[in-house]
Amino acid sequence: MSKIPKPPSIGKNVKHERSVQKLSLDELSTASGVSKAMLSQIESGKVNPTVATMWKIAHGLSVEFNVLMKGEGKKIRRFDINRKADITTLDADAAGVHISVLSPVSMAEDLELYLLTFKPGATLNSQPHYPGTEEFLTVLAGKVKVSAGENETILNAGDVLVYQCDIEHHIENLAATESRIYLVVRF
Amino acid sequence: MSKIPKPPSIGKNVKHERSVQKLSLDELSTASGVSKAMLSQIESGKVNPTVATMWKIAHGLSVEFNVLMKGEGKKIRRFDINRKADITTLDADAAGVHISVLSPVSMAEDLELYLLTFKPGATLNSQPHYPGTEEFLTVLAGKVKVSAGENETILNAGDVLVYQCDIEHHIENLAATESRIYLVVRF
DNA sequence: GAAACATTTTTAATATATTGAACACAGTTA
DNA sequence: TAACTGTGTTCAATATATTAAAAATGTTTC
Repeated sequence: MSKIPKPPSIGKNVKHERSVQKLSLDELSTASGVSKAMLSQIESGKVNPTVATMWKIAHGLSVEFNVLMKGEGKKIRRFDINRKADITTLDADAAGVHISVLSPVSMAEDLELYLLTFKPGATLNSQPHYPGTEEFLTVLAGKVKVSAGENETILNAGDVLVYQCDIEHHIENLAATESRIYLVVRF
Repeated sequence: MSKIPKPPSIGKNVKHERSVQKLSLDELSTASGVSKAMLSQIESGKVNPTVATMWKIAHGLSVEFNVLMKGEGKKIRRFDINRKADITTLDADAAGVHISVLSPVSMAEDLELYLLTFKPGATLNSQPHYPGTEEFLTVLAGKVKVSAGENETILNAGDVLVYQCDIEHHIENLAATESRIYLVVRF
């Protein structure tokens, strides 16, 4: 009924990571707590390892679990141009805030790019995003006050702020001129 | 030697996803190809499932594999400020290109942010990055020519380009003035 | 109430993931 | 040559993940 989705070859990934870090099977075995016999069989693709063991291996390699689960990946080499005229823009409910959604629709699902323009005194109130979401905020011009939960700070042009935004957060323009912000949201 | 990293409770995640989609064990069993007995034991945390079975379950639930691997997650809510004065800057070998590394060191490993400034006529040649790497390029000001492999395009202020950079790529400033580029690199 | 059904849990048997030890294969060193 | 490393691979034994079928637990219907 359903076509086979995609079987990942975790063995290749483990072997690659291990060779990059120049570790022997013995070393990785002691570092991860998985027998070197297992490691050998996993790398040669003779077994379907348990998530628990893969977890231990990922820890032993000190890499994210997902790294070892990489599928074949996209073959096509993308080169997508998104012209200024085609970029969707919108004005926040609170007047004085202009938002450009830079991310093309075809883009990766877990990353979004925005360019924000604040008129003097303008404020943007954002509802909590999905849990685990992080925002990377760069002030290109002006001066703004950012608050998320109990945290709050004032940023000038050139400053960068990283914060989790799975909580209500606010951005307020303190400059007498327009403030511009580059915003990267990762889910 | 090494402190326990974090054991994820995948059972909870599977049960949650299944209840959200209002599926019975039988339905998910036929949809995923995993016996309902397995599903029951996985949800009650009595077994350490194989990655292969978890993969099938993820497909049956039509969710990303990672979704079912959600650990307890980071408790601490980050709010890291990186002041302009603290941001590391460097000049490329080719004169006329100034690079600001916006990403704080404490930042996620799979994401990097750069702010590039090109003097008139300046060019930046980049060696291939790690396979699968993608760059999200936003032209803040000026006019540049970007080429990656056989692809090439000219971008003006406000344009956005998404391309894979696991290949040699070049950025050249065509404007008579300085060009500024915001660059997001994801691994 | 019980009969009929849907859903989840447990049971017993099988398949296989995991392990420690033995093995094979290099590259030193003497 | 042999002895001694370090490397990765197979071997038999054990632990356990996985399954089909049965038992248990609701949930509806008459």
